[in-house]
Amino acid sequence: MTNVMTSVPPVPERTEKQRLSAQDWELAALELMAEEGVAAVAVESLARRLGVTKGSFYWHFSHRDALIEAALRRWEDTDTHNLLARVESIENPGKRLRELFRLTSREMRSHKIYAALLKAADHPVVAPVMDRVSHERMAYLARVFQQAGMDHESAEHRARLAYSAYVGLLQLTLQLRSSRLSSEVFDAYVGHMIDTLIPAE
Amino acid sequence: MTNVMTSVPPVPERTEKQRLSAQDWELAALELMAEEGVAAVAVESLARRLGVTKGSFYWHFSHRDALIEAALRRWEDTDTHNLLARVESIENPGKRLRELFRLTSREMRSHKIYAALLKAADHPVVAPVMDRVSHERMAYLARVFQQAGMDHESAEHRARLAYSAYVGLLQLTLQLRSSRLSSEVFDAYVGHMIDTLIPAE
DNA sequence: AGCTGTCAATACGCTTGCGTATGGATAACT
DNA sequence: AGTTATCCATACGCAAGCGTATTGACAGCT
Repeated sequence: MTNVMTSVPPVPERTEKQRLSAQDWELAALELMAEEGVAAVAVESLARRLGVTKGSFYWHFSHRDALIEAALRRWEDTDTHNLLARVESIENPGKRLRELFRLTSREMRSHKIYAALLKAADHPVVAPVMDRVSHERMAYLARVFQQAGMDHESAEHRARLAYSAYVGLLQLTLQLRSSRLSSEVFDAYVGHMIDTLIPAE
Repeated sequence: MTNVMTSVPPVPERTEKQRLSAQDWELAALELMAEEGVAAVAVESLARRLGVTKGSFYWHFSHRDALIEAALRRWEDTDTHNLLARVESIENPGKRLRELFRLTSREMRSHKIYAALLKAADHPVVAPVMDRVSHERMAYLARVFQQAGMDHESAEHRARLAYSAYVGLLQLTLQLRSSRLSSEVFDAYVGHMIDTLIPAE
């Protein structure tokens, strides 16, 4: 068969204004969530943001929660795994933890979404996602702490403590406007945290 | 003067149904906030809860935010000082911190309100209260850490770390339903936290 | 007994947000 | 070129929530 159909993709011209896909809505929802929280993800305001009306939305999704759910699925799939993949190669558990902490203290984008979800953890669609993500992350931390030489129970507790410190710092810096630190102080704090929570080699 | 007026207070009979004062509204608002968050403090639903209509509310308060503000003022006045007063007598800084952590890990009531306020930290009335309270508490912690022998900078960092751990644990246990611990594990965790964050005597 | 101040009920208007119904427009296929 | 599938606009109904206006009920004082 001379398969002409699959030769050149249509190239939809992307002239700034095109019809939307479900994915466009999901990405826009995540963006809005990061900036203004889950509550701000309203179909009519989102539609305005995208230059359409809600007639469009209800073609792609049956109701608001379906959008939230799809957006969160997307976030959950890409987010955690991305981060962990970047430290997987480090053999020494202590070094891996240190690097993980340092990396985490940077890229704010993902954390804004996490913080927004935390605020909306009573939402029935959000709750299970947060449960899964938080537990996975703490379990991972616990494993590495154990690899770094701690006994099982201590590693579990230390993982919880470290993760609490992460969540707490997130709240303090993102929620409380006045608690924002200069980058020097912030780096020094991260250093202190690492020294306090990660066993010396 | 034979001061009859101040002799016996009227004793308003409190037969379950009485007219309401502003204070009644404030206490009810705090209660609702603790249970269902700041967003749930709506005048009409609160009124239903109190067995009146909003005609009553708008006599006592000019608008919703005035109630929030009054309720928070009440909370701020009583809350922090209550806790600190109970450990003030302990001379040894390390012991004082340990006792403070242990006490804090109990009385959930006040923490539910703190968590609810954290979720609503973008609210213009809530934000300054949270800023004040959080800073006061961290400053207090920093002072005590310094008294316990740490240098100024380390004490600041450690205070932030400890407070982050507090806030984070609050989120994990109150927001994430599945992260709730049995009381034995919880106590063990608090012990681990104390050992990790408070310098040995 | 009557007046006045205090607290509350009712009715209304306004806004935001969800979801439905229906018709119009455009791209894609045949 | 015509048909079909896709995507979107418009108009509507409904509920929750804020705030206003008006009237009513009752207590305390004179």
